Amino acid sequence: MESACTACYEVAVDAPLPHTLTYAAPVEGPAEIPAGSVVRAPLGRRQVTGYVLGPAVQEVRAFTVRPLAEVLGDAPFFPPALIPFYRWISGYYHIPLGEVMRTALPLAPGLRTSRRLLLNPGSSLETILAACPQVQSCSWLPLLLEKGELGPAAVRKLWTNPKEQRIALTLIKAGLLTLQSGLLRTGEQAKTEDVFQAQGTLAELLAQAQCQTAPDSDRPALPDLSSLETTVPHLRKAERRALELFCQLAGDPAEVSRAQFRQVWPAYAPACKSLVKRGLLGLRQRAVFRDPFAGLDRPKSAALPLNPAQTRALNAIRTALLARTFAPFLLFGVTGSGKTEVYLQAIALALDQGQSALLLAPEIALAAQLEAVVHARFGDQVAVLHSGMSKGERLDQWQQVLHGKAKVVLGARSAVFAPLSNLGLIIVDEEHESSYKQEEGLPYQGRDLAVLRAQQAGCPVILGSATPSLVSYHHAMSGKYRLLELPERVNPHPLPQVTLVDMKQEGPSGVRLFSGQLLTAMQDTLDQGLQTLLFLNRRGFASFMQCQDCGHVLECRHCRVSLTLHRAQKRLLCHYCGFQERPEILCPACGSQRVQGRGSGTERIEEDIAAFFPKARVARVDSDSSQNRRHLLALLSAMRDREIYILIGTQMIAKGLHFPHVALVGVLWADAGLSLPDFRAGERVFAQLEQVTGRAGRGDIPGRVFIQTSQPEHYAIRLAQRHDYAALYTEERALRAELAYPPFSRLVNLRISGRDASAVESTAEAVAAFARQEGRETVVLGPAPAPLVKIRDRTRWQVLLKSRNLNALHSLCAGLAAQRSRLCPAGVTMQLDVDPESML
DNA sequence: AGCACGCCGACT
DNA sequence: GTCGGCGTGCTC
Repeated sequence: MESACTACYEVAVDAPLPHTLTYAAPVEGPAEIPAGSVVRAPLGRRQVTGYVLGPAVQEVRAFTVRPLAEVLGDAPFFPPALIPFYRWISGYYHIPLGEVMRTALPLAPGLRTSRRLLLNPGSSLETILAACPQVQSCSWLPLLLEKGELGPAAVRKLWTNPKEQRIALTLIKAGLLTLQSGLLRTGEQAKTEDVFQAQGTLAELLAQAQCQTAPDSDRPALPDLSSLETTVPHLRKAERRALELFCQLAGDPAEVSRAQFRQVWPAYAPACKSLVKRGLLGLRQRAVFRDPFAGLDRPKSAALPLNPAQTRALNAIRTALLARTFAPFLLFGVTGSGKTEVYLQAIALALDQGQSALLLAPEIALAAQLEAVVHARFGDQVAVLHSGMSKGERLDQWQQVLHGKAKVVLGARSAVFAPLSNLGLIIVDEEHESSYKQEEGLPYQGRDLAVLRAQQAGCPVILGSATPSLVSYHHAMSGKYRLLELPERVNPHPLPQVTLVDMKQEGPSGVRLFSGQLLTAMQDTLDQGLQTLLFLNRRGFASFMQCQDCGHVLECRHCRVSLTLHRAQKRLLCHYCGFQERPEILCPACGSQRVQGRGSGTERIEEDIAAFFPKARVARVDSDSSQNRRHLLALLSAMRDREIYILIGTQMIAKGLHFPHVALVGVLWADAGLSLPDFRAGERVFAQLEQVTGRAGRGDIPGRVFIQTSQPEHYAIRLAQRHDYAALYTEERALRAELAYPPFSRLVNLRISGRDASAVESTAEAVAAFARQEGRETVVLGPAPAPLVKIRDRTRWQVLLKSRNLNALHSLCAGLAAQRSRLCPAGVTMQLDVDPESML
């Protein structure tokens, strides 16, 4: 069966292997497999998903080439042009190529190994107990006996417990059970629907009618059904009605779905059935394109006139676009300066060139807002890709893009992998947002990958922001990126006046959350019938629970994190693992009953504000209150309609929302982010304050902003008051240069974690020692426990690598990845976080 | 990652 | 003597 290959393929398999593998074509099936195909490949004694990269390079081989098991799907699933992109990511982030591709192609018609455990005929409780008495303690035994098998989910759970796994294997060896290593296809199939199509005489009649146009409309004439009677006699009344409806509803091709029929005639089914029998109608399955814009009749919007700065920016982009070369731009424009219009017109230019365009937004909520605008401009050329959609919808959109039917893709960071060909332009909106960085799984930076993709595609890329990331702005200053500035707001409303309130002078910290100044301003605003927004980046009622007698702070049982009191839900909640506990709890340290909530969150603020302003309508928006999307939308529209006067929320409400009657914005605790152990804290706080500030005075009313802080002298807060990005850059740049942080160096964070705290610690020490020994021109910081040292019962340590020499850093990382199994004992994992954004 | 192979300690 | 712990190494 296994033979020297005639046609061999290079395949990346979904396993952590350092190299790609070579396979022959399947024994049965197509002789030639195009690059971009997804396959099932044998690997050892199991089968895994594989991605066909192309023909294998012929060489002398020391291994037997095995044939692929199956080609999945009937066409390539990813564009081969993206293979160098995947390879680069694999090399840069030190992730096996197969895993990169699994991340890039989450909807591929893949498979996950799944197992069923079957009870063999003749096995009984007695024989099982005789073979392995310990099985009595297994909770799955009754289910197995009752149903005769355990399904994939139950087996997966069983397999996580080594003892139970051992018991199951014993029973298998004894011949009482069978492990069916079946494969479960998890790839979503495109949704289909039944459609009726014209056949026989009806098809002929319709075809004739298509040629004639009805006198007073542009629709084709309806065929004369009476002539049917000659070939198909004795049409019943219902059948005649069904035919008439069919002719009216049918378009080109002549097809009508069950849903269409049902809409106009709920009892259509029997008549259609008999017409199928008579051979006038045929029934087939048609793929449904789930239109995310369905039901929205958005008028197409025309391009708006541009101001001089916008025109300059667009001209620069046009030149690069026409040259069809890689050109990175940083579009630096204050809030309201019209960046979006520049994006839209740049996209239109790319489309005019017959090219496609990719537009990335930092998160789903912002993508949804852009979606409305982009769809209004480009209609059904737009595809949307983000994780907020159902798998089926995303697969539909993927296919539309893959087959070139959609030429504009809008999405969150994972859309950087969209299968666009002939890419003419990439845009990254709000490029400074940290949500472009994926922290879980493959930790990639979507913005950086967008720049790389543009480089490989040979097209311009626009990074847009009102508060660019320091690194991007640095590149603009050094000439690596070209800076395009939009210094003026489109509507001539000045940026709001910002007042800093020193909370150190407002009484002991932690006692007061509202300064007198802010309360007075809120009262003024209410008196004028205008609205106030209050920001606090802390959910819940109390941020921690403390014993009044011994000072002990309650912690989550699974994380080294304090529990937050959520009073409405009557729960103590862990924000990191979701663990819940009842609030009526005795101090675990001393048994005291006097455990009290300390530190106010948004929920508490809402209550306090309602007490301060009993007549004003107050509402709160955070991830607790807005789990129900309808509720969130209702709140936002109530805000727009001025039914709510004071809105309290986390950063969530600072992004992209436009409320023209907000005259006052209050930031309750601006320095909250400054205490984080993060060298980017300064630029983050500045960006957040700028964004929040931009919510005030968007209509004709001049806005006011109060920033409450106990560090009014901190440069990020001081400069946010003046909206002075240039000064922030100068200040921050000097700090980074001094400490050799990015952009003056590159970082890799080695994250070591596991359930056994001491094994994690010793591994971290071994890893750090290895890095110190092997690293050239690299500073090794640590090992140190992570700031959040335990999450979900896993202890976390880290070792930070810092180097000015990218090559040296990467060869060290390659060494670490190669030695991973030697450095990490069982149960301890090491993740390489290249260019880390969060070191928590 | 899985999965097999192989080498040592504590049980019938 | 075997069972079962997990370190080591391979997968086209």
